[in-house]
Amino acid sequence: MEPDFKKIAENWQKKWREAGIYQTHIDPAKPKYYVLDMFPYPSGAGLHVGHPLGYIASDIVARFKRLKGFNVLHPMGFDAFGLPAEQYAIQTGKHPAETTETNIKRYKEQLNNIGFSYDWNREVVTSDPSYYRWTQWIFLKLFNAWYNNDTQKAEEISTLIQHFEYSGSERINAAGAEHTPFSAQDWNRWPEKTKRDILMQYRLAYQSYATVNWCEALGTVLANDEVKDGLSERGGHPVEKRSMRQWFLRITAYAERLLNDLEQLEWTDAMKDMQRNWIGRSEGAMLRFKVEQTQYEIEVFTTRPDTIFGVDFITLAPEHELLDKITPTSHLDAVQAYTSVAKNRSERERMTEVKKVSGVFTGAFATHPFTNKKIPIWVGDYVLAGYGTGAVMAVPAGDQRDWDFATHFQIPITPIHQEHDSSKAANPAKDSILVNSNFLNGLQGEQAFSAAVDAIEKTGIGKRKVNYRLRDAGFSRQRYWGEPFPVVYREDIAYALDENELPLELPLMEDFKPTGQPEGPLAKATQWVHTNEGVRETDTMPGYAGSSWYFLRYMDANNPDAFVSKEAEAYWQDVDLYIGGTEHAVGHLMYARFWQKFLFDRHFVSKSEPFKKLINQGMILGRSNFVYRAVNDNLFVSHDILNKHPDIKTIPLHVDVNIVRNDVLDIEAFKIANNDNKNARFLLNENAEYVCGTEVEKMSKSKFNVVNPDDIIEEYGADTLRLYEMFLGPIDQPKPWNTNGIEGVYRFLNNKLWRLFYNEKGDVKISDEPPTEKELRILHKTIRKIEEDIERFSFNTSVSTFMICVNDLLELKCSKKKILKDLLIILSPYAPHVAEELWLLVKGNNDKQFIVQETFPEWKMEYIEESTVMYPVAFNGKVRFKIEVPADLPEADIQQQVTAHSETSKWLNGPPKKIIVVKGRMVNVVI
RNA sequence: GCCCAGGUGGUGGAACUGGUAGACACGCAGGACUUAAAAUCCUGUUGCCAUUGCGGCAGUACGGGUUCGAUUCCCGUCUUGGGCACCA
Repeated sequence: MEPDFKKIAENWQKKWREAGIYQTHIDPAKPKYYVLDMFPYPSGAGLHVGHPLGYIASDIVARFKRLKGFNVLHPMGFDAFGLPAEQYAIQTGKHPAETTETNIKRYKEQLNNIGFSYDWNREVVTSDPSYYRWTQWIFLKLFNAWYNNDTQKAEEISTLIQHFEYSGSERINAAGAEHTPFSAQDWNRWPEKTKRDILMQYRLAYQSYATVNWCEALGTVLANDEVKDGLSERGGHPVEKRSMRQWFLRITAYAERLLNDLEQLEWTDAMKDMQRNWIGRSEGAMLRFKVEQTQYEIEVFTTRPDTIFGVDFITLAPEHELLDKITPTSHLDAVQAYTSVAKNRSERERMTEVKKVSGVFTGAFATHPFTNKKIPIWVGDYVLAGYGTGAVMAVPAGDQRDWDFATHFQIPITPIHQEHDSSKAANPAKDSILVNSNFLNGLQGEQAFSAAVDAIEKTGIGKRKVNYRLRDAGFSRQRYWGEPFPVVYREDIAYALDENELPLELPLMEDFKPTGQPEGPLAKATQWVHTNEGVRETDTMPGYAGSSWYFLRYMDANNPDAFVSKEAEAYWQDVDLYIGGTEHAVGHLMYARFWQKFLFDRHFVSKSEPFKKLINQGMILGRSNFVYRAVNDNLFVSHDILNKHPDIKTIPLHVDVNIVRNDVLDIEAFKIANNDNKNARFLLNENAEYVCGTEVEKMSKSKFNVVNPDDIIEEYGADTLRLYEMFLGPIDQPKPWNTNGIEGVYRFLNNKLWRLFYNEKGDVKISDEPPTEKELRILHKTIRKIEEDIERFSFNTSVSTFMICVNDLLELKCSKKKILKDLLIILSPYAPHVAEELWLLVKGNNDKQFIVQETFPEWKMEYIEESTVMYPVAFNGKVRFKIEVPADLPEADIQQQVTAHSETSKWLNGPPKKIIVVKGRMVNVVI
């Protein structure tokens, strides 16, 4: 009798839903555990078989922790704002609100088919006004905050205003601002506009002019990570640089804390490294070079102040603001010709021409601060405007890029390292002994570095400085489908809306296509834009706005009075386990940490890090199948006999993996699939089969290798899918999806496990007999192994363990209730539907209604321990035979037994040098 | 170029702190049941040599090293995947 997994799953999913058993409430009597998945972006394509991998793993942990007595928060929601939805909407002509709703419905259905234990009462959708109201609220908090470097904390903007009113800008150590100092009198006298402009330089959400990635075709500005090789990631349209007024978030204020706090996180080193590289902290010095015959000074950042005496020239970025001011008229034409070309070069060109040296002499000279030597000032595009000060002190003897530049333009190089030939290449090693370096002569490494910085600080030409690669986060998008900014302009000054005016709802627009102008589609909603209060902001927030705090909203998803209640936040605190892909390593995960830290500073949350433990599921790749069609003929040759027909020239073509089984083509299905194939002829192998070729590629429609979880569930059931996805291999490794192996898992459930409960006739065969020692040992070893495996997220080995356990019990013909009950409980996180169904057969009166409400059984050492141990006996590391001895036999006795063993003499010429006994493991005889 | 993670049978993978390499599956081969097929069950399945049995040798990308013992630790090389890349 075969179980109907589909019916079983539907039945239990319905019962769970009706009983509401996955609804979570605050329970101070229980320890909390928060398991979170990176919520999906509901695209029109639906889920493929790769998406649920992480969800299944997290669901297993959630169910396991519940059985272990934890109060588990395991929610799900949707990241519904963003460009793809808008693009999709434009393509289909449907409103994004509508397509988003449809897609979410589809996603929820697919997710529910797999039997996840989500508390859907806590669902969040980032595009829902009841949610983004609080995204806007956090924005207002950021807008009305500044970062105090002295206290290393964000503070309410009012404390800054107060300070200005009493002391002016004196003694303010804040992130960001660059303005001339002013007094309290100045401040109090200034008009509103001036004050607001000054404050804007301090706010954590602020406006500034900056070059952005403007994409003409999409009619919008793109984030750096949305641009690949100078083209838009989506659509591959050209991207150019443009200066626009933008909203920014001052994430750089948190650079040091974002870096340091990585240490306390249980993330993979790869993940932490990516974040470290992104933050890009470097220690060095900021110093100023006087420009001859002008009042200007050029500021440079260097990580190698020790090479200061090797400065042979200075290079400015083409965008450097002093360029026009310091260039003498004699050189102006040449410089301007160069900068206009360099600036207009696209990002793509700059990338591909990395090796090409270009630049021009400005005709100006700077003065070396220590030697008063004349230093020529050049402009070159190897210097980036966005990093440091956009100017470098070029030391060709120590830096390869400077060396390349110097060599190309035949600028003389000052050698500064002992025993190093500067005419061949630069020497970037820090531990070289310095020469030609005045007071640094003979020094090296750290010593030289500090001596140089000390001298720089003493002479007042510069100071020690830590620099970061991290940029402030662009927060403006010229798009329709995003959160509107709760901001109005009066006389071009940005004013925040009052908190009680939130949410500021996105107006319903028929025409939300990009305007093709730098302003967003919202500009077309003229009634909405022009209000009595002022003119609304027409930019919207980027996709990561909503995802930067959604994990907090789950704690108290339906609260109309706060983004999360104090009580809920105090109980759930942070995410214990977060599972998601590495693609969010430096985007989402960085922003979310930043927001959490800000909210922490302002005492809205109690933890400064949101995600304690992070697991990255590896990407599931597609396994494509190919058929080989003869050129100019409708003849297809089986892959395994291709080499027997060298005369037939064939081309490989992708074939839908859903009509291929174990790499054998379903010929009938192939003929129906496509009109061209109707009259196809085949050259089959000796088994009269058509064998397909294979290749591992990304899963995509165009490669016909997409497998839909719904199809797997239809054929094998939800539990088979869950088990098989886990069985595929370690959760964190990328791997190809290959449906070939699924039969084994399916057989395990519908045949082997089932046979423990039912005989061939379909009658229940469970007995009440007491279990034997052997049976208890099998059970308890399994319990221990499953528990260990889940704790270390080794789900694939768990599945094997279940198989071994069931195989062993079948061998013993054990269908004893005492054993089966515990087996079902520990299996239930992996295969919840089947476990519930079989639970009905063994459930007693005192047991819980649902198996998922039961308690995880405790394994007992007394059942696992064996009275005897089988020792493999090795000679010089090669195992030759085995002996069985009592478990508590002393080492000396084991050695004695080995020596006395009849086999031993076979491998020995004389007495052994040594006999090593590894207790409980093995014996090694050293000859 | 730099940083990180990998490389184990025909395939996915196991071996947790150095202790029986290849668990568990897939596939394949042979057998049982069947008129036949499917399903199911049983046996075998790293390679080479020996097969009358006992078996023997090699083997975890490659070359070295440490150790009684190395897939595991160290050094070098090759290679796959991911990230970063004129970051001063």
